[in-house]
Amino acid sequence: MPELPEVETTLRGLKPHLENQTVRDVILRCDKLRWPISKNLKAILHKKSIQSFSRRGKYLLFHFKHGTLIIHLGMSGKLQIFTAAPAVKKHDHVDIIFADKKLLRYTDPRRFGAILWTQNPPHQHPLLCHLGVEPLEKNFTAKYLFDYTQKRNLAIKLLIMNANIVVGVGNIYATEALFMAGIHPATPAKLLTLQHCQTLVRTIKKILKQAIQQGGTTLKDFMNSDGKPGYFSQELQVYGRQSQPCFVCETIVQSMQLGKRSSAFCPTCQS
DNA sequence: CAGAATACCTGCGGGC
DNA sequence: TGCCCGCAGGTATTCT
Repeated sequence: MPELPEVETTLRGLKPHLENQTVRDVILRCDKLRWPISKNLKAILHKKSIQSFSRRGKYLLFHFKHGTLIIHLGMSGKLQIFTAAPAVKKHDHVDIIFADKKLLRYTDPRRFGAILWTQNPPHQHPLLCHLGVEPLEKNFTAKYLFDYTQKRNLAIKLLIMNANIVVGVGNIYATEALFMAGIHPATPAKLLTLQHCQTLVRTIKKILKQAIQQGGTTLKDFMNSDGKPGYFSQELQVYGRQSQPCFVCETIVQSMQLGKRSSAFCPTCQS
C-alpha cells in the first residue's frame, strides 16, 4: 500500500483524533508481523498518553513520554480510526482503544508491516538510524543525489528507491518521477549529469507533493484513517499503463523488471 | 564494497 | 468450479 504520500496521509488523518489521547486498552490478535509485536504492548501503553506524532520516511512515530511506538505499514497495512468498534475481520491484527472509546485498528493482510516499541530516541533505532534524507526537505538536493550516482552502475530507479539514500520513494512514485523527468528507469546511475539530477530531484518533490494533496494513491485498497481513498491514481502517467499509449506522445508504454519490480516507461519520452 | 538474489505473507486475476 | 502461476504499494538479510 504505502509510499510516503500514503503514510503522510495516514498521519494527517490520525492527528486530530489521537493527539493527547490516553490508551485504555490494547487488543493483540496476531503478533506475527515482519517482526513479532511485543506481547507487553498492552502493559507498556496502558494509561499512557500520546504526546505527538511524526513520520520518518515510511515509518509512523507515536511519541509517548516513556518511549515511541514505531509503525510501518509494509505493503498492505493500514491504520483506521473508528468511534464504535466494527466487526473484526480476517486481518485486523491490533486494536488500540483510547479513553474516549475511539479505536485505532491496524489491518495488514500480508503482514510485512511492523509495530515496534522503543524506549530510546527513535532516530537511534536500528531501522531508522541509517535512513537517508527526506525527499521534501531542503537537504535533498541535486548535488546530494549526484554524489550518490557517481561510479555506480545501478539502475537509477533502484538508486532513488534506496531508503538509505532518500526515504519514501517507492515503486509508484519512482516510476512516475522518472517519466516526468524524461529519464529511462534502467539508466546506469553514473551516466546521469548534475543537470539530470536537478530535474529528477525536482520531479520527485513535485510528484510526492501532488500525491499528498490528492490524499495518496489508492490502487486497490488504500484508505486513509477516515476510510477515504486517495485520488492520485487518476494522475498516474505510466505506472500500471504498460501496453497503453503514452499520454504525451502516444508511443506504447513498456514495462521491464528492475530489482524484481515492474517498471513502466515510455521508450520515446524516456531515454 | 556494490549489486543481485532471497526471504517474509496473503489475495487476486488470468489461463487452462 | 478449481488449480497453478505470476504479480502486488516494502525492505532486511544473505549471497556472490
